[in-house]
Amino acid sequence: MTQEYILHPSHAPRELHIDYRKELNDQQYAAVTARGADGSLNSGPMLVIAGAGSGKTRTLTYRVAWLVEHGIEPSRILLLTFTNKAAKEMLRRVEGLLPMDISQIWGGTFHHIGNRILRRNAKLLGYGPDFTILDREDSASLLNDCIAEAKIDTKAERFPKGDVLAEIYSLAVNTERSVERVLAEQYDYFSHLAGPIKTLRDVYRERKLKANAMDYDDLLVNCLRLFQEEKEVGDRYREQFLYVLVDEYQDTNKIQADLIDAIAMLHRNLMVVGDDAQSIYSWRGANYRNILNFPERYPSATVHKIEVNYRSVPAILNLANDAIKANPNQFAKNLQAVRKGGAKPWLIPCADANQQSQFIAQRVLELRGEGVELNEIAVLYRAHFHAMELQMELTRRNIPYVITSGLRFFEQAHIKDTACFLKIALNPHDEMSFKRIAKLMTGVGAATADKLWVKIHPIISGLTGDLPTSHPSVPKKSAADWKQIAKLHNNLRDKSDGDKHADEMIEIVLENFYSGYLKVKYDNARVREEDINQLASFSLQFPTMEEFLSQLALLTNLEAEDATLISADEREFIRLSTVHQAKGQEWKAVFVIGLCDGMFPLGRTLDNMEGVEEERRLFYVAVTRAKDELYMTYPLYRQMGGDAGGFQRASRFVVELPKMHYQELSLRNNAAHW
DNA sequence: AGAGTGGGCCTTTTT
DNA sequence: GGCCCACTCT
Repeated sequence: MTQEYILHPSHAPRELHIDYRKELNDQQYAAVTARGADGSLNSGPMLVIAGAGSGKTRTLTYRVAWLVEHGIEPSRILLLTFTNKAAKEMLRRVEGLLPMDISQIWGGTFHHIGNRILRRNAKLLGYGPDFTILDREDSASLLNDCIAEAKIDTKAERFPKGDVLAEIYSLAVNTERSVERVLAEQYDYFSHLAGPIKTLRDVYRERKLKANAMDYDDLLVNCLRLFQEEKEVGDRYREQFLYVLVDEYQDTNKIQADLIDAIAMLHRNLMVVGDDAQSIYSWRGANYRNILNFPERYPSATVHKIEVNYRSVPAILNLANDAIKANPNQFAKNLQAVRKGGAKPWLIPCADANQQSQFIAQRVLELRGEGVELNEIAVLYRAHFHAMELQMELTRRNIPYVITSGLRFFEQAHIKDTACFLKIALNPHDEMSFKRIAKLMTGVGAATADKLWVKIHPIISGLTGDLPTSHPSVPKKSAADWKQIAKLHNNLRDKSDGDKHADEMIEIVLENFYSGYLKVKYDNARVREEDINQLASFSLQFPTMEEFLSQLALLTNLEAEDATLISADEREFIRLSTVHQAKGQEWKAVFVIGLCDGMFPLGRTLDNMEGVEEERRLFYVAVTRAKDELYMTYPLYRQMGGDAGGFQRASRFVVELPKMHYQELSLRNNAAHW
């Protein structure tokens, strides 16, 4: 491999701003300051196995700072993270460490980086630079259109719906398997439909291209295509990214791993950081073998282990260490606690979900009394509906809580409606947005929306892009709505006063149509209008329309929440969250609830060993979120239809724990206290 | 062709 | 509780 690109002559030693030796432990220091065998900054491939609470973020942050301090241009560093929040947080911390400007560092999720690269090069793939991003709902509904168009008789034989198809295609993309294989391995009951399912995929692809739209997976696929097929562009980025750092590597899937390899293959300064014990996204195609086999894929890789835990008291950490032991495939590690003291975790069998809820509510109040802030308390569970009873109990007792919910802020109907007005103004080929808006008109459903698109599309993709205020294809009943919408659309596109900013456009949408629509349609119109105003102010932070709209599609709920909700109300609250969404976070007191077989591990994950192992990793993630106190609870009885109801057994993950790790609390005997 | 209503179904995790 | 579907009315 030629190294003639490498531009960092060894500088004469100079004053560093950070005392790395002092601020890092030995293991972190070794990873942060790693150099190549020749002593140069070309460290080559590195695998950093960082256990829970071991300062993984700190290590990455300092590594970036170290590189910059040693003369690496920020623009030549690529930092890939699982969420944008993580990227932002790390860059913010680097900024705090160094006096220089590091805004040129490329940081974000795979989808974001893909998006960023594609915006500049989409033309090579037949897309315009202002392509629309389809979220999962958009993809599913476009697929439903394709099914309808293909005239598949969905009644004669049960044919998968758009959302299921989207899932199948997505798995195929993310794991780089053929549709047939995905069907055979995960959807065998649809195997006989492989033919039409594959045909539909082609139709779907064409429709996306025509609409100048990419779904989530396209952001990865097309980016990879760019690197593999467009040598010139690929080489430019390969050349640019002298250092590639990847966070949460255990959760990457095949296509992401390939993308990383494709980007880093020139300079090979690839540092991947992760913890195989915390790989919990296999259902999304993640493959923890990416991290396990990294040393084989990169034989020259150096391996660093970071095993000092700063987060949890020893009793919690010991429990966690033993909890994960039953998994056969993992890097051996032994996390060591820095902290001292602390209480043993509790195991609390409860009569049923109501008693479980009462216990938690009660204990939360006591913790509050002991001076633990509500913000330092979290309740974690396997699936959202496990927390239903708890939500009711907390509400009854006026204990404030927030849920990192399944529904994202940006997925709510009124937010998406508003965004569609902006999208169609920007991308006149955006069929999905047009139809969504059309269906807002009274008297227009799917059929009429289809018809309108056929008639109207040539007009808006024409020279001016303006809409006539009346049109023969518009039903009489909808004429008034149409007039408003047409004027509104033309107004949004009007550039006589210069380009409009997103917030300005949102205001126009509200004032000229949508506010009125909300009032008629929803009983909580005011709340929704307020949401849309929030959206407008949120848009202010983005310099361009494309960036704002991309963010809407790509932000996770956690990030959305930070951006919009927290500022609204600074109150204290406990956090209710799935284990998945709790990843990377920590609280003083953590309750893990619903720990019976069938809930956690969740029933249908148990058909195979891999499934059980992933559930165990999930349990490991859950317990390692706790700093000081850990409560594990489960109901002995569940009232439910079907075979999941009735008397419950404690989770196998609890049963397999040596008893020395916890103290069992019987609620009956302690009723007076708890 | 659309909108509104009632009954039966099912509840994982998400960029 | 929420979603989907079938049914009925306009």
